[in-house]
Order: sequence, then C-alpha cells, then structure tokens
Amino acid sequence: MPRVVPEYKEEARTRILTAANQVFGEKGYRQATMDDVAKKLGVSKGALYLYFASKEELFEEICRAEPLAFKEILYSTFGENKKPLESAGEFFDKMLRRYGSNSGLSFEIFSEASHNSGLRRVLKKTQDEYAATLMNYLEEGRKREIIDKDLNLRSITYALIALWNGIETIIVTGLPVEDARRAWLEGFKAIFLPKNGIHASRNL
Amino acid sequence: MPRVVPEYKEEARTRILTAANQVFGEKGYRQATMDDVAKKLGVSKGALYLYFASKEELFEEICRAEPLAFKEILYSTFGENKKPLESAGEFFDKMLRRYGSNSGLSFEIFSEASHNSGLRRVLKKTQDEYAATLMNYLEEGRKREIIDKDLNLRSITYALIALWNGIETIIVTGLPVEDARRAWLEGFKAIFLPKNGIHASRNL
Amino acid sequence: MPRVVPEYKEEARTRILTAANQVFGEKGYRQATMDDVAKKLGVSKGALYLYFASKEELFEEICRAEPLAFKEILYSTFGENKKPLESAGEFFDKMLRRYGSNSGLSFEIFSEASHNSGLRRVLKKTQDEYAATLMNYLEEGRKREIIDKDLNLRSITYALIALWNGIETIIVTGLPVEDARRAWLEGFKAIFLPKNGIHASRNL
Amino acid sequence: MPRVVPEYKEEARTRILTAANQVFGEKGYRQATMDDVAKKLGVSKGALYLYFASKEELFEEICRAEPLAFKEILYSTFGENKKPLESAGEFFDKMLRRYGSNSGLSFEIFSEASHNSGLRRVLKKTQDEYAATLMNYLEEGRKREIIDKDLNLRSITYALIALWNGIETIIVTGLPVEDARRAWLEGFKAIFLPKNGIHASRNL
DNA sequence: TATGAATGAGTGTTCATTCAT
DNA sequence: GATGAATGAACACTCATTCAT
Repeated sequence: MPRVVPEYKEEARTRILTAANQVFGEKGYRQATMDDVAKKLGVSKGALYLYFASKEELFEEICRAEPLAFKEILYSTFGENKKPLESAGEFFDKMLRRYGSNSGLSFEIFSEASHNSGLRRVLKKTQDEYAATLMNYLEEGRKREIIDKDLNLRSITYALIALWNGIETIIVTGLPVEDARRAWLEGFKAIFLPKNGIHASRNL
Repeated sequence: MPRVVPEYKEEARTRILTAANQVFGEKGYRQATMDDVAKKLGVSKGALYLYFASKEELFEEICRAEPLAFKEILYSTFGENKKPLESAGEFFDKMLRRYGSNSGLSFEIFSEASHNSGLRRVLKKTQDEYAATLMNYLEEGRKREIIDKDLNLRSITYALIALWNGIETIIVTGLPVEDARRAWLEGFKAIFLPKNGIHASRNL
Repeated sequence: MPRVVPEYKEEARTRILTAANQVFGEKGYRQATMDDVAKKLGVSKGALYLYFASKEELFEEICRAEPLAFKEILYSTFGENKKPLESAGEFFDKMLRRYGSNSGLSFEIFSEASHNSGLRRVLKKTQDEYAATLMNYLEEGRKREIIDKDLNLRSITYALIALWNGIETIIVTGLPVEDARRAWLEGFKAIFLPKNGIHASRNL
Repeated sequence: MPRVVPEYKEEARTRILTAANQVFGEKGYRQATMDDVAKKLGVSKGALYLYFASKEELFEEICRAEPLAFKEILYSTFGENKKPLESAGEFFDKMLRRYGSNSGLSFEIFSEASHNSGLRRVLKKTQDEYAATLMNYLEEGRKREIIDKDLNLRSITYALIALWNGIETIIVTGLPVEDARRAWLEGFKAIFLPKNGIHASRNL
C-alpha cells in the first residue's frame, strides 16, 4: 500500500498493535522492550514512536482494543436461539483458538490496572458495555425459564464475567485446558440449570 | 533476640517477605525496586541479599507463601456445620480485610506465572491442595443435598476457584466492592441453590 | 513567484534563516529541533535540507547573517552629528525592539563559538568589521575633544563592544531592562565624559 | 579517604562538580554527556547519579558554585589600598590563569539562563551579591576622588560587571588575549580616570 | 551481620538525516 | 521541489547485584 494514502497510517498502527499485543503477551508488558516489538515487525525502534507517543500509550491502546476482540467473539457466540451450554462451549473454543498461549495479556492488563487508575477507567467502561449485553442475554434466559427466579440477574452477569476471567487464571496456573473447559461449562450449567422443570431442560 | 541463633535468620526472612509482599502489591513486582523493599524495612539494600539470592527468588518465595494466608482464611471459614452462603459472605469479608487495596499481588503472580513455567508449577501445587480441600467440602454439600446431582464436583471445585479469582479481576477493573460481593454470593448461590427440594433451602 | 527562478531559492533560504533564528533564539540551538524550524514555517523537515546541508550549516549561516542586522542598527544610530549619549540610548532602544526577549541567540553563538574554531573565525571577521567602523566614530569624538586623550582608541573600541555584549549578559541574568539601560549609558558616559573642559559637555 | 566518613560524600560531589565543570566547558553543556563526565573521573555513569539527581541538577549546582570562584578572585584582588588599575590587571591575569581555555562555561550558563528562569534566579542572586561588594569598592573610589561625581555608582557597578562579561565575549570570538586585556584596562581606566584633578592620578 | 558506594548492562526516547514517492 | 515515513546512533537515567569496609 502506498505510504501516502491515509489508510496507510491506520494500517501501520494496527500492525504495531498486533505485534505489541503478541510481544507483551509473551514476555509481559514490563519485560518486553520496544525493541522487541520493533524487531518483531522488522522496523526500527524509532518507527514505533511515529505512531505511539510512548510504550505506555501503546499498551493503553492495546487495552482499549483488546476487549473489542473479546466482545466480537462474545456476541457472535451467544445468539438468542442457541442452547446456552453449547454457546458456552463454542465460546471457550473460540477464545482458546484466538488467544492460545497468549492468555497472559489479560493478567498484564489486570496487573497494570491495579496500579493505574486511568487504565482502570478504560477497562471499566468496556466491561460495563458487555455486561449490559450479557444481561440482555440472561434476561432472555429468564423468560425461557432456564435461569432460576431466585438469582439476581445483574449479579449473575458479573458472576459470569468473573467466572470466565477466573477460568483464565486457573489455566495460567497450569490446570489442563480440558479441565478448565469442564469447569467453565459446569459453572455455566450451575447457573442455567433447569430447576424444578422438565420442559426447560430441553432447551439446554 | 541474638542475631546468631537460627530463628533470627528465619524471622528476618519473614519480615522481608512481608515487606516485599506489600511493596510488590502496591507497585507491581517489576516496577518495585529492591530499594523500595529495603526502605520499607529500614535496612540497606545489601541486607536483602543476605536472605534472598535475587529479586526473583524473593518473589517466588512470596508466591509460595501467599496461598498459605489464603488457605488459612479458606479453612477457617468454610466449616462443615455452617451454612454455605454465610460462609461465602464471611470469606469475602475476611479476604477483603486481609488484602484490601492490595489485591494486586494476585495479578502480579498470575502475570509472572504466564511467562514462567517454574512459577506455574509452584502455583499448581498449592492450588491442587486447596482444590482438594474444597472438593471435600463440596462432597459434604452433596450429601446434604444442597448441590445438584447433575454437577460434576471436581469441575465445580475449579469453577468455584475460578469464580473467586474472577471476582478479584472485576474488582480491579473498578466494579464497586459491594457489587462484586453480590456477584460472588450470587454465583455461589447458583451452585448451592436448593433445586427441586424444599427442605434443602433451610440449610443455605 | 515561479519556483524555478533563482530568486525563489534565495527567498526560501532567507525565510528559513529567519524562522531558525527565532526558534534557535527561543529554545537554544542544541535544544531546538529541525522539526521546530520546519513547523514554524509550515513546511516539512525534508524541505530544510534542500536549502541547508545540515543543522550546523544552518546555524553557521545565521551566525554570518546575524551581525548584519546588528551592524545596520549600529550604523543607523551613531551618526557623526548626533550627540553620543543620545545615540547610545537610541541604540539600546532599537536593539531591544529588534531582539526583545530573543537576546538568547547571542549566547548560543558565543557558546558554540567557544567549542568551534570555524565559527570563531566567522565571528572574528564581522567583529573586526564593525570594530573598524566604531573606531572611526571614536576618532571623530577624539577630534571633538569628548574622549580623553589618555585613552587608547583601539582598546576603547573593543571595550565598547565588550560593554554592549556584557549588557546583554546582565539582562539575561535578570537585571531589569531599565537598570541595564542605565548601566549601558553610564558606562558609555564614562568614556565620553567631558573631562577638564566645559565646552565639550555641550556636545554630549 | 574511607568511604564511610561523611566528608567522603561531600568530596565526591566536589570531584564530580570539578570534572563536570571542565567537561561542560570544553564540549558545551548540551553536547557533553554524563558518560564524558564519568570517564573523566574514571567512574561509572551510575555513580554520578548517586550524587546528583540529573544532568540538569549537576549543571545547576555548577552554576551555583561557579560564581564562588569568581567572587574569591574578585575579593582577593580589589583591596582598598591597591591602585585600581593594578588590581584590574591582576584580576584579569588571575581569571585567565584560573579559567584559561575554559571560559566557555560562562556562555553555557548565560545560554541556558536565557531559556530557564529558575537558573536565571540563581544567577541573579549571586550577581546581586558581588554587585554589592563592587559598589562598596566604588564608593571608596568616590571618596578618594578617583571616580567622577557625575557617574551614578550603582549603574557604574553594573557597567563594570558588564564590561568584564563582555571582555569574555570578545575573547571567545577570537580577539587575542592581549588585546582583550588592554580593552579591559582601558574601559576600566575610563571609569577611574583622574578627571579634573591632578592629585588623583597618583593613586591610579 | 550489615552497609551503601559502585557498577554496567539495559531501556525508553529523541532527532538529525535520508530517500522513496 | 516537497513530503514525511523510516532510520539508527545516541543519551539520560535506572536498578539488580556486588563487595570493600
């Protein structure tokens, strides 16, 4: 692509973001160097600074972009007409395929967020967003009577998010992926369990 | 205490571990300096190296010790004769009191673990330990018929651990602690919900 | 003006010199960047290199041109038929108006000259030039008996130049401009003082 | 000197200041690197930062200390009972011996001061100090009737300072030192010239 | 046992300069 | 002529680690 077109700059940024995402994920944000990122792209360190003012800004940008990919997978998986448990499995598999060994970036993000309130705000905003989406989904489930009436939907929403984030933590501590998958599904099932009713079980 | 007795060395190590735990939690492992730790203790940087061979070793030691505190709280809370939901609330409150704003260290640990397989092994071992304890507890619940027969206990165990870890992640992204508490309890309830039975509800 | 004619090139050079003069004066030669200069002109960095081979050459060119402005003010002020003290005051005011807060460039020049013999030569040449002019002026004063016979004119010439340069140094250290003006005039008066004679004082 | 005594730290600072003074004078503040300074001392770069927080602080410290040396020479030269012209010559020679080729630092200082108001304040303060001393000296001269009554002493004080500073500028532009010396003495003489009186000339 | 001065390998960042377009 | 993306050599500053005292 010719360098003069405006898209070029945007694409270059994206390429850097992708590379940095990988590098930060592999080595950790603090240990990875700008040179690592540059080398992964085959450009000079200086070039990075044409697109991002600092390592920190680059990282923040990643933190902003990161949930987008997550959201995309989330939305594309949990359709209203699918059976929840199947969706959950599909979600797990898609996430795994997307991130693979790279799950580390989540913890880089959480770790930084715990010392950086600005970053915390960024994360909060996106989290609120898909929390809302998730809650809509759960309300749908409530109507189909596959979620217990006793459960507070808003809290269950956050519990589900927590469950997923937590699944990543237990993977990172070395639990085999298969076990983690089962834990995820089992936690999910606990919430969507067809209580007291026969017909509901058909929709699981 | 005379400095020559072996207990002294042990005590000194412990004091360093405590200080480092705080400092690493506040600033992050990579950003905190050995000098920060030394200053918090009012000793010289060099002194730290009399007790720990390197910053990394100091951190690993923390990672080994950290779950002990966790385990202690876990065990002291979930007694066999208490109602699970109450125990869960108590657990949350104790954890909060113990760690407060310092939750950050978990993510430091996960973050490092995701780039360091040695550390991963350490974490795995301790996690397995309290997974076992937790599973015993759940089996007890199964007997009291407050956990659904359809749920696989081993998976539910990991789901619970994941749920808790995940609760920390959503706190770190800025969700109010009260909301996080409710999410924790609600997730917990979903698992321990008195399904199909009336009498079980009494034991919640 | 069509861009192909040679005058264009000359005009472009002049515009760059003017902008660079300002920028270097404000930020200091070493701290100012070529980008600063380019931005002040609204052109690209690369464009500067079409007219000047390097930042250093650009600076040297300024050093060559700078005294021209000075000389112009000098010559236009100290006419033979004016009273010296009035001329001195006028000179001060004109210089101030011309350079204002921008006096800094002199020191950039002196500072560089003290590490760069090539630059030193350039400055020497122009200084010799207006030293000669100044000396003519002083000889005129000698004839009018307003300069003491005991003073060596050549040395007094350099003393005057030094006095002026020094006045800039004391302004830069924060002496109020009014005080500096008085110091300049008083130093000037000391040289042109009507000694032993009454009639001379009329011409001051 | 043993490293533990408190004087050690002070001496180390002094050694660094001296080396930095030389290096900054030779290369210019902005071009000189901390490594240059370190190498001149035969220590590591890091060592410098044990004594000075930054290159800028090191420079400011020099700016603060620099006038002390100047003041010392000034005070030791211009005693009340010496003949002014002789003192002036002595002063010139001492300054030359002290600074030699290193006069450049003055311009580094002025140049930085013209972009840095904090530094300006520092310089102002010390300048005020020796301006006061100089003025006392001139008042003495006034009493001895070797300074013309028509001259404002305060302004003459600053004119003298300016004259000296200016002498440095003309040396740096390449005027032979001998010529500069004569210019300095001649400017000085113009101020201390025995006007209207015969007897005063004896004291010059 | 403890200190703290010193080290030196790195790291983020800047910027004069080049060159394909 | 002009652009501006890219380079790469610096450079200020940091910090884990060492070691003489």
